[in-house]
This record gives sequence, structure tokens and C-alpha cells, in this order.
Amino acid sequence: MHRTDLIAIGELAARTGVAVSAIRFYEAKGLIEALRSGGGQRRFLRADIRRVSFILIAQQLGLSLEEIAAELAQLPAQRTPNAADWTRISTDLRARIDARIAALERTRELLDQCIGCGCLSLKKCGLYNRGDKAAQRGAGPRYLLGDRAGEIAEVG
Amino acid sequence: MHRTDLIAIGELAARTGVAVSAIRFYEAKGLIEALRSGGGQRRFLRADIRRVSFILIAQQLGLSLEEIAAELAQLPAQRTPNAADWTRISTDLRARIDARIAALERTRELLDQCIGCGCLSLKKCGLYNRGDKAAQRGAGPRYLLGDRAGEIAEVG
DNA sequence: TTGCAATCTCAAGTCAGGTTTAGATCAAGT
DNA sequence: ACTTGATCTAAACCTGACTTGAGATTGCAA
Repeated sequence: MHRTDLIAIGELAARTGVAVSAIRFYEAKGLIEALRSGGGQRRFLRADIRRVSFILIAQQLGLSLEEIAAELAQLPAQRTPNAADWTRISTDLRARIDARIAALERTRELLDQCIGCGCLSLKKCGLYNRGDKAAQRGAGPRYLLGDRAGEIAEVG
Repeated sequence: MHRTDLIAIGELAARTGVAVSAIRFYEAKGLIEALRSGGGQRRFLRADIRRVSFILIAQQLGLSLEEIAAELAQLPAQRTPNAADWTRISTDLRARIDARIAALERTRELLDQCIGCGCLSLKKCGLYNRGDKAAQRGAGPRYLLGDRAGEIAEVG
């Protein structure tokens, strides 16, 4: 159990469901690292399956690759991460899930008020006065939420 | 109250917190429509403030502009949407929020199991066997979730 | 040892969701 | 009438997250 602990990129891809090209991309972005075979092919540790899985979960929570890289940076660089290491950073993830759920529940409550009054006027019901950063994924309108919130969207 | 019911693009932008360029972009994508002044400038109805607000809320829930366009298409084209119209499509949104929350709660539960056993092995805990489409925003790994789920990410 | 799939690198392409730029025109206050 | 800010169009550019393509090399298997 030394040679066989190393897997090729194709196997890592198959094990995680991520495309080979995506794995190379993640490596380029510093989210994972690879050893090299004599001929220059990437060789991953089995532990990297876990690492890639983490990336996938974090992405579903709306983290950018950069943010995910920051989380992963908390793992030990020298040794293979153990259960305690993973528990620590998975707990971070759990907190994010909690925050996300709380934000959605707030949105739901406010939307219910809006449905109730049929207004959707947003100033009255305050649907935007929230600063829900987690939801601020991708491009999207740049200066909604935060900076200008509170002086926004008054119908009439 | 006939002329004054029309607002310029700058005012719509100011009222919603969305950039003028984004409003033009939404129009190009068919999410909103504009009348034109004699000189060719866009003129919006006050009701469009509500429409843009809806776009913003829906975006926060992870809907793509295309999906949002589909929702908005349910509004009456002829007359200005009334409270009942908005209530109907806001209710759709509420259902999506509920689904999203439920999905996150499932993820949280599964992650807790993973933290518990320190595994993150995903096959055992089934963190991916979910088909959480709502989370599938942006680019992301194409063939995770759905198609190949269930045969994914077994550590070891 | 030959053959073919898997890998490699590097550059370019894709898609969503906008923003920026340029040069021209409109509209409103004085 | 004049000026100045708001708007117009079209096209180019941007970021994030990958994918695709081309041409060369590697590695396992028969």
C-alpha cells in the first residue's frame, strides 16, 4: 500500500463525477495538488477524492472556487488530512448551511407578507433590507443589497 | 395620471437599485418591455418597478434569467398585472423557497452524519443522491447530480 | 512490441449575466 | 436658444467556471 494509493486523473474523475478537465482546472486554481508519474502524468492520493467531494458540496452552497480554496487551505499541507481535520472544516460548511437556511426563511416570511398585501413593493415589506451575501452568487446586479439597501424599490 | 405614469429608464434603475445597463439587458432578454418616447427613449410603467423587483428576488433564489422570464410570462400581457396576478406568481416563488430550504436541510443532515463519522465518503452517506437542481447554478461540474448520481464518490 | 486508450500542454471557445465605451441624440431648466 | 445631463445603439469587454481542440506522449495489455 504505497504505489496503489496513487490514482490517475481519470479515476479521480470517475470517483467524483467531475470531468477530467475540471480536475485539471481545480489544480490550476490551487484547490488540489498532484504528484507526477515518471512520464509526467498526474497522480493523486485517494484522499483527494474527499477533497474534490468537498469542493462539490461547497459549490452547492454557493461558494466560489476562491472561497473554497480558502477553506481547503485550512487542511494540513504536510500530512494527509485526518478525520479531525475534515470535521473542522465541514463544521464551517454546516454553519454556512444554517445561515443560508435562515436567510431563506427570512425571505419566505417577507414574501408571505408581500403575497398577503399583493404589494411586492419592497420598501414596505423590506424584502431587500437584508444583505444576504450568500445569495449574491455569480454576476447579478452589482449594487443591490448592502450599499444602497433601504432606499430601494418604492412603488408609486 | 397618464403621462406621469411613465418613467424613464434612469428612474426605474434608481427605484430598483439595478443598473441602467442591466435594465436594457433585461429588456433584450425579454424579461421586461418598454414603450418609447417621441425621441426614441424608453418609457416604463410604474408597474415595471414591481416586475424588476420580482426579477431580483427570483435571482436570489437561484433562478436563471431564462427561468424568470418563464415565470413572468404568466403575467397578463394586455393589462397591467393586478394584485391577484402577482399573488399567483409569488406563490410559485414561495414553493421554490420551500423546496430550496428542504434541500438544504437534507444536505445539512447528511453532512452531520459525515462529520460524525469523519468520512465525507459520500457514497455511504449519500450526500449526492439528491438531484438538487436549484443548487445547480452557473457553470459548475456538468454531470454531477442526476444522471450519474448514485454511482459517485466512493472513497477507498 | 505493438497498439490504443488515457494523459499531457497550451490556447482558444463557451455561457451567463452584465458592464464599458464611443459617438450620436434627446429633454429639460435657465 | 443653449447647455448639460440622460439616453440611445452597437459592439466590445469582463469574470467565473469550465470545455474543446490540436498535436504530442505515456502506459498498460495482449
